[in-house]
Amino acid sequence: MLVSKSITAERSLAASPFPPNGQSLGAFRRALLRWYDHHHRHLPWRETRDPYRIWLSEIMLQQTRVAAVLEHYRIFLQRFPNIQSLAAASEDTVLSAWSGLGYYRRARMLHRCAQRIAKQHGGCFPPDSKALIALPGIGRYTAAAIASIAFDEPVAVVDGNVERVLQRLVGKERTAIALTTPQTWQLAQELLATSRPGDFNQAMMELGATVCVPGEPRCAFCPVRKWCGTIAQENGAPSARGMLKPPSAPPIKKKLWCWLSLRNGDIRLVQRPREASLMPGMWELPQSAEAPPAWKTASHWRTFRHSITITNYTVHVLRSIRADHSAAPRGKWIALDSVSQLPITGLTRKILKADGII
DNA sequence: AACCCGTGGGA
DNA sequence: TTCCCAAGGGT
Repeated sequence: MLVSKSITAERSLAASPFPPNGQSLGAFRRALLRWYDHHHRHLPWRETRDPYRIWLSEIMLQQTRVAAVLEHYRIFLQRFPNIQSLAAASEDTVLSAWSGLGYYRRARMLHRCAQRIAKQHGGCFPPDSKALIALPGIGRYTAAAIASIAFDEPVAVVDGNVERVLQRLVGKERTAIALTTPQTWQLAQELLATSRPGDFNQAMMELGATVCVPGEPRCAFCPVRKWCGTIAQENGAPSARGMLKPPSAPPIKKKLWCWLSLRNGDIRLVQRPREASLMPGMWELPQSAEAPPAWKTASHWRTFRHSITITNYTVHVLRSIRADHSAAPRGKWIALDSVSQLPITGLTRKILKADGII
């Protein structure tokens, strides 16, 4: 989520009534819903009203792109088809299904949430946003999303997409320093089509994801451009429509060497410290920040690029019987059969997949 | 309130 | 290649 800067947002959202010039709010809702009905992407979580599946998609989609979620979503549901199976699973198993998605605390909270629902709610999701927000990993956005999509509760969502769409509709300030203020939520709630709250919320997000995108919006395809304050005031000058962004920190570049050691159907893995802030308790290949002696000739297998938060790694994987593995940190020999049940880091998963091990 | 948490893909 | 991230939540 973007950084909050309430003064700016209050001014920009409160000063201008919507819709402008006495246009019909109902017409705005109809135009957006009609566009959504015809142009929305067909995604697995839009083919169901099952709150379990809606919930899972919302958690996976937090700060994560649709493309990255699709495969994990399918496999996760295969392994944990309902709230009971998820609640009964071990945390390690749940994390193993989450491997590669990042933000692993989401998976731990997802698991805890499932156990809470199984124990305290008879295995059924509480069907309103007030109760949902009390559950682990469910904040205001996610509670409103589940309640509106799965239970038709007329409550609006505000995520990064909605934030941007509202900003442009109101058309006062262009800033990416913005914004989840009470005024934003209030405006979203005023716009909400209470007849179809789930579809309306998804339509706002879909508009932000596919048309009213960051950078250069595709205004020619926008179903609500005649309600848009930005396109009106800018007189169609495309370059001025972009959102300003706060400066980002320059990436840190690091090199890493890790050992792919195989022996009799076992692989050597190391568990990260339980108290680590980054990916605590997860398993990975033995690694070193220092180049082992003569690694190029001895055992170099492949080089990977991998980024974690703001650090870009160049990873040299050593994989050879002749490799000198004595320089590697000690690990534990794990049966290859059981690796799929183990919570492994995204980098380790990527390397093992490249080798066909998993 | 500001900061932290992962990743792969598109421009 | 480099830069931008993407359907937030917890602390």
